Parts: sequence; C-alpha cells; structure tokens
Amino acid sequence: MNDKYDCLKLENQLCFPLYVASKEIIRRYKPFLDKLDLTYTQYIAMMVMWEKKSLKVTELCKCLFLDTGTVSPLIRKLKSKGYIELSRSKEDERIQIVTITDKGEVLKEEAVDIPSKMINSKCMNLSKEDAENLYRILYSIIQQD
Amino acid sequence: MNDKYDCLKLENQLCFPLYVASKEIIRRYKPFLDKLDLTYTQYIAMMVMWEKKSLKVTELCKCLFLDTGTVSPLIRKLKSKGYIELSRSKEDERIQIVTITDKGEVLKEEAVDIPSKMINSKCMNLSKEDAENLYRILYSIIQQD
DNA sequence: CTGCAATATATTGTGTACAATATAATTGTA
DNA sequence: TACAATTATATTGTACACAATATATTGCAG
Repeated sequence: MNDKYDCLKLENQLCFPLYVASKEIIRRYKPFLDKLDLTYTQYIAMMVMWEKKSLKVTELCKCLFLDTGTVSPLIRKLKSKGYIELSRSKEDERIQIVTITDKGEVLKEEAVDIPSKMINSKCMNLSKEDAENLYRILYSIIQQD
Repeated sequence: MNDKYDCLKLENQLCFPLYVASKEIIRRYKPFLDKLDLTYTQYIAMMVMWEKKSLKVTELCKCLFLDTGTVSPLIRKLKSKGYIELSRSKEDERIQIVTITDKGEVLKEEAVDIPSKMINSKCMNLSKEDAENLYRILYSIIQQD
C-alpha cells in the first residue's frame, strides 16, 4: 500500500506537526498572557527588552527572527502601552533605539510567574530528555542555512 | 549568575525556537510553493483534499487544526482557483461538502516532487534519529490536553 | 565633493490565525 | 409540537507575518 503520493500525506510531514505544535503552545500561553494584556509576540519582545534594556530596532528584529513589517507596529503597540520608549541615535539619525521604561520593568514582576505556571499546568508535559532533545533539534533547524 | 528572572530569558524558552523553526520551515517551502501559486496553508489543505477527495468543512478544520475563521476564506480561495468544489449535504442543509476537482488532481502531479526537493535542498537537514524524535515529541505536544 | 550603493526603518498589500459573534438548520425534550 | 440547546458554518475584529516598495541617512568610490 505504498505509492508515490505517500510523501504528500499530511501524516508523513514533519513541517505540519511543527506548525501545529507552535500554534498550540502559543494558544496555551494565552490565558496567562491575557492577564497581563500581552499577546505572545509582545511577550517575547518584552523578554528581549527585560534582558537587554536598550537596543536598536534592527537588533530587536534579529533577536526575534521577525522583519520590520512585523516589528514596527509591535513597537508602536508596546510604546502606546508605556513599556518602551523610542529615541534616535546621535551618531546615525536613521537608527531608532528602543529602551525599556520603569513601567516595563514593573511588568517583568508580573510576568515572572508565567514560565512556572506553564510548567505546572502541564502545558508542555515533556520528559527532561525530550525537552532537551527538542530544544537542540529546533535550534539546529533554525541555524541551518 | 543565576537569578529568578532567568526563566524569562528568550534563550531559556522552548516555545520560542518552536515558533521560529515553524516559521522558518514554512519560509523554506515558499520557493517551491510559489511555482504552484500556493501558500503553505493552501498546500496543507490540498494535502488533505488529495488524500480524502471529499469531506465536510468541519472535518477539514479538524484535520488542519484550524478554525472556521481561517478555513472559510481558505476554501473560498481554493474554489476560486478551481481546485475544489462546494456542495450542500442532502441530509443536513447546514453541512458543506468540499470535493476535489480534476484540476485539483492535476495539481497533485505538480506537487509530488516538493517533498523530495525539500529534502535534497537540505531545508531540514536532520539525522534519521532526530527527525523521528522530533516527529514523536511534536505529536505528543499536540495530543496533550 | 558628488553621486550611488548600502543601511535603517516604515508602509502597503496579501494571507493567515483565532476569539467572539451571528445565523441558520437540526435535535432533543418538556 | 413548540422551543431551547446544539451544531455547522460564516463574518467581524484584532494581531500577526512577510514580501515588496518607499524614504531617508550614511558611507564610499571616483
């Protein structure tokens, strides 16, 4: 029962469960992020801000693997919420610097429980070994090119 | 150098590489799908159609792990391209039946090379073991709830 | 020092995603 | 048998995601 079209079956794809699992995990974050009035994309952007405090828009794009068409409105949104500020670089007028605000730092305190809540609610209930393997394999895919 | 905010670092997330790898793989499909004038979502929908030939809209949603808000316009699009047809169920007037057309079957012939091209172009260059582990782990995430 | 390539960012257009809501048909039930 | 609950699908609203294009600034080659 093996024919040349088997390769086009959904169950034989690796890309498909990757795509579904990604959306599924983001969906499972939603209840926790809703409490902070953050979307998933805004959440990962804030993770970068919490760690870096201040960086160029291009650097933020690179950290998030997102292009300016996505990041530009994202920055507008986070600025309107008061979590970040924008300023122009003195040396190069083209460059925008994104900087976290005090309000953004306060948000960090509210967010710090999310990762443990995700684990406790069994949102991604993997063995230590599977989690480590998944992490390694995913980064090996991302870094290929 | 271990503090309570480490859990909020992007590099310590499992969700983030999952989200990035998913988008990355879809991006790598793009050159191949562009030749057929298909988006990734349209491609996986056609995979279901090639296999099932005919099914209810609800079933298509379930196969793809997508809701009607996504699938409704997707069906309109594939219908406008002539790959599928729509009809109402006789027994239950609410139910729409999606059926593949001859043109849709022809498209299958053009698509059948895509999976091997993806492998040959090293778009997801994993060892057999890593690929199998990834597949298993991803489905274990999807099926949790 | 001038024009042109490169860089940084923003905008536009198309296509998802999904929650929430709406609507119509069907089913179960008092 | 009316009618409430359920089911199937569509629509609306918000937020990505990215390719393509536009614009402004900078750097560099001649």
